[in-house]
Amino acid sequence: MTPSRSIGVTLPEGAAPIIRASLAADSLPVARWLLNKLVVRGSRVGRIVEVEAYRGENDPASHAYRGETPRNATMFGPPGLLYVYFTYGMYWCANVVCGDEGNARAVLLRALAPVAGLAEMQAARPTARRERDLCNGPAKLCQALGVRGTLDGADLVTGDSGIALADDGVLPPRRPGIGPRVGISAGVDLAWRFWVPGDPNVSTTPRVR
DNA sequence: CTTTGGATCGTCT
DNA sequence: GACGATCCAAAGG
Repeated sequence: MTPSRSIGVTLPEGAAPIIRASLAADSLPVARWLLNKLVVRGSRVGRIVEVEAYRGENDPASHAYRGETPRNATMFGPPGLLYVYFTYGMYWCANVVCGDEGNARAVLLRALAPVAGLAEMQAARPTARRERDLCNGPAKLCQALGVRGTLDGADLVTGDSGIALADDGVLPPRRPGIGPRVGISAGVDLAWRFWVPGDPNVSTTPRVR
């Protein structure tokens, strides 16, 4: 066995770091590729089961549509960064920046399947009654993992800020669920939301059959 | 199960 | 001054 190179978080048994080149592609293929990858945050681990692609300045639903601002600056950075934004006056949401630097492509993490650190997740989300309520929404998973604005710009490849992506060999679904993105008012005709079919942690809002 | 409305504040018009 | 890449509790079926 070749030991994996060490990164800034302790990876679960059998999981390896990801390489940055995996994220240096458009947000549509990267979104599908991210399904079933792991998010590692201290002892808390979740498997990505639902995502949405955003396509920078070409995408009317993207925060980057009207160009770079202090808020969205991380989206314009290199692939592998975490873009964290504050919304509705009280919630944080997290994206994986992908594509080439300056393109502002990103993939919104919409739901995780809890894998480890469930007690910590529950403590961070007292209102969750069932296990599938811990991470079945973009702001819920940030609460469960303790992701806040201080992690905006964190490098998910090196894990230097205490959060990283990892791959334990579970492949993305051959045929993901595909449907329109949630909670947007422009670009609603585009089917840029992807999920792991049948996973109980997929967010329940607008489901396409 | 579904629908509805309130909470709450940074960002950009 | 309006509007969110949301969540939750409450009320109705």
